[in-house]
Amino acid sequence: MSCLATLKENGFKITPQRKLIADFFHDAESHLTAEEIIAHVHEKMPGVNKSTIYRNLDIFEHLGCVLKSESGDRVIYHHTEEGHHHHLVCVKCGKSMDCDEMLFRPVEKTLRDKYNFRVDFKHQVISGLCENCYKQP
Amino acid sequence: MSCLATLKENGFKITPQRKLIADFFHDAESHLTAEEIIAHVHEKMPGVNKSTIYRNLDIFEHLGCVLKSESGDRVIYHHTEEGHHHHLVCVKCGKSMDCDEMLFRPVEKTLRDKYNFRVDFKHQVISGLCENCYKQP
DNA sequence: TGTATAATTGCAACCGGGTGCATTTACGAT
DNA sequence: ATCGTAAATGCACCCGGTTGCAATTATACA
Repeated sequence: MSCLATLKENGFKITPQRKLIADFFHDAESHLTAEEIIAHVHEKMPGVNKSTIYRNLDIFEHLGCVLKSESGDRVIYHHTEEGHHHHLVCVKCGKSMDCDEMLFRPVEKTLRDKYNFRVDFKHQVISGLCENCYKQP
Repeated sequence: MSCLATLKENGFKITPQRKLIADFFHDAESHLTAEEIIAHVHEKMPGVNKSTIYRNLDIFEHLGCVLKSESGDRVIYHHTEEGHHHHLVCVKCGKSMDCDEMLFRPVEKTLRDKYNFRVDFKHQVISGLCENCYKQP
């Protein structure tokens, strides 16, 4: 369902700023960084305040339209229609690829069984080395 | 080996600010947050600038005396002599416990085999629910 | 012990992200 | 079409962490 429809359903108003953000997520093939979103909005509508953008990203997140993942200094936003998965980001070349959401199931099980600790790993951003960068020292 | 000795060996100067930080790590039983370190230094020597502290934490990290782990907004510093392990932090009560460093081995193997992606999970800070908080809704 | 000098500190400013509050705006009722 | 009002925006400022630069200080050497 469209992000804008979800906003309306939940009693939020449709503003031009929100339209810009929602459209950008619908057009995006993959995840977006806060920087990219702010740049896009400013391009189409200069003068929009960053706090407006961050507040609306939070709203979209709470409505379940968008997912926010963070790892260290990386923050990534996702349109939820993309499905669930983790992100492998190469620390050398910056290339990013998606990976199966089941990846951490064995770890979750170990933590539950051995440590009585419950974790649900979702949209993890994992930093490492891709094949090319690993080969080339 | 002492952090101060390591500093000296690598051509760094021994300053009172560095002594305070190093001593605090030696006395600490477990990991420390930036907040705790800054508070301790200010208590013993008011007026020390935060940038001095952050810069020195970076130096200790690069010299291998201290390890920095982050996950989202949590940042944790460790004296390396403590040994290696991950941290389970309860999002409800804030309680923190250590867990075995082998935890992510199966994930590392999967990433290497299926995705040709190399990761070395070290000192991860894992947010979840401890037993008590899980039982009490 | 005194001095030269490179490293270190403190400062002030910056960065991404977040918040309280006054002004503006979307939109349901009329 | 107008209006009233609650919600959204822009603004100004806060926060933890980082950086460039001028002033200070630890240390090697005389």
